[in-house]
Amino acid sequence: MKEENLTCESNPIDLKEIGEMSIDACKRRLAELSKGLAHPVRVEIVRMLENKPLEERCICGDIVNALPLAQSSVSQHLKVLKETGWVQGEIDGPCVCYCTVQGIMEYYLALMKRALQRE
Amino acid sequence: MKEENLTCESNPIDLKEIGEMSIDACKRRLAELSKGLAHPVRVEIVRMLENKPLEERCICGDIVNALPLAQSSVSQHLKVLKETGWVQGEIDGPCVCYCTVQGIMEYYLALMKRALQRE
DNA sequence: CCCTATAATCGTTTATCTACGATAACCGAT
DNA sequence: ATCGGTTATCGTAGATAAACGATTATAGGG
Repeated sequence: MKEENLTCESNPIDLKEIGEMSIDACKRRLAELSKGLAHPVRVEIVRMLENKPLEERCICGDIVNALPLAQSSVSQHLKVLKETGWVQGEIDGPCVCYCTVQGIMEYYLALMKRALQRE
Repeated sequence: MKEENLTCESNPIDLKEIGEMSIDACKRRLAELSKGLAHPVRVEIVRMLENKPLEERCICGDIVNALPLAQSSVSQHLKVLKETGWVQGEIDGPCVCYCTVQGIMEYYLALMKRALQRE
């Protein structure tokens, strides 16, 4: 009876870790996350996921259907978003439920502040 | 006597234009700007320029010297930053004075809000 | 156990990125 | 007109990205 523990609420990101990172690490992390957003399709995927209410699961198939790309291409973009840290996926039987990492927008903004801004 | 009109204060970006863009255009613009930041060296360049006081010109040569890359590689990165809209350069005799586009950080943040955020 | 549906991975092609050295363009000064 | 210093562009090589169809892996239902 695990049907109700595929939350998309696991692994919230820790904002505090930014303060403990070296500036250099900040710059690398910022570049990495930026690469995640560096394609319109990936922006659209993040948008879709951010606009889902938390309890409403977003199935991979729905994402594929919403986009004018082949399933394999969408899967590739999801992989990039996972690798760069924007998104996580949880397996639910034959499907995979994707959601954005909780707090990732705030994390990205905080990174920008620390890595770029006039001090 | 044009020596004092190479301000880096020209062409401040218009925040209002975001509201008038289609969502699709927002997503494309966000992806484009994100691509600008998608490399640690370019993050470092934007950081350098953002940390300069406005009246202090930042000469291309200084940027080259501050980085462990060949002059041509730095020039390439500067080109990407110009094309994606982060940076502008003004010619000053034999040198080029680079600076970030005024208000570009706020513009980027506003774009993210409009293109990504839960509405 | 097999069948179906779902999503990831493989293999390939084409395009873009990243870095470099070499060369070209430009300007100011001699 | 030429020379030096500065920056952009060219040409190239290797790596990475983006797209697709085909295949594989996995889980649930019959």
